[in-house]
Amino acid sequence: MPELPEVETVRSGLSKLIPGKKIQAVSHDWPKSFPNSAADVENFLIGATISDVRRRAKVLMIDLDSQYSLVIHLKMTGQMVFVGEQRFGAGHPNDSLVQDLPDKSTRVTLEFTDGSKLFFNDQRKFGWVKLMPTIEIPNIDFMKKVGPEPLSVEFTWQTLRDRMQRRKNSNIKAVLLDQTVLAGIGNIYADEGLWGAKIHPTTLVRDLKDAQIKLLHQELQYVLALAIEKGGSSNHTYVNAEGKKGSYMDFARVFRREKLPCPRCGTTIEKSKVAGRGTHTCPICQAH
DNA sequence: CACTTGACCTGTCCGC
DNA sequence: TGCGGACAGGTCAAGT
Repeated sequence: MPELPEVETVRSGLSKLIPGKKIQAVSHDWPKSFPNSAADVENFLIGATISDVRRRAKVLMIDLDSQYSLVIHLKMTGQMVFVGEQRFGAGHPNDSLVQDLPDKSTRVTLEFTDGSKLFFNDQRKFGWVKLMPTIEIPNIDFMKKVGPEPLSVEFTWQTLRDRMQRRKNSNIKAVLLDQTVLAGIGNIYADEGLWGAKIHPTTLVRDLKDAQIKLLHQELQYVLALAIEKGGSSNHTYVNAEGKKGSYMDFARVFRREKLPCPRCGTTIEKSKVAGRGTHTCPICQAH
């Protein structure tokens, strides 16, 4: 899925496109993707106007003037794509989208009163769009437990060090992926940040020196900010709110670069499995 | 509690 | 060409 930079790219795109739009109709084809009662939909979604688009960790929130919000998790393959202009068909020079919508991955369609539409697409059906009172969002278990935003001013290297201590017997990669330690890191930016800090993903947290944690903190902020600037990373499933791909993968140093040279030392990058996830490392730069 | 593994889904790729 | 298995940017419920 989209990690923090991808979700932030979607948020910023949507925030320019949908506030002020009034919802006229909604359709959905998979209950787990849209687990909301017909009564709530009728009373708090249909006829409501979008007031704001926010993000916390990897969660998107579309606030409505009904005091309800759509809380959205894209998980592995979710997309939020807005279609507002006349369609010419994917691939047509006048069409910016890379896909025709809706398609077989479309789970939820919101139709606005001006005829524009917002599609929630999700090939693997792990993601969801939940309608709930805006004021209840902070009470969701995930929101109560999730760690600090890594690009916030209060996220210092000491904060990272202290929050990781609870999991000092785990490997650093598993801990970076733990959303209760810090928010928003996933498989791509864990690998990229660890390469930047020259730390092997299987290193136990208890063995990390302060200098390494300080560098890791700096590298995580660097890759996340760079990725946001580049519009996120794209595989075949990720697109932004306008249906366009991000370009961070052009800048990736290790992620999905197995068998290619390390940009720092030229050694062939290896792929292994750490914390149950495909993991990319330079065996020299990130030696134990 | 901390930690690991499997489950949730569909689609694609790779080896036989 | 078909088939089986591994794998894909996440999280949660179980198990030890």
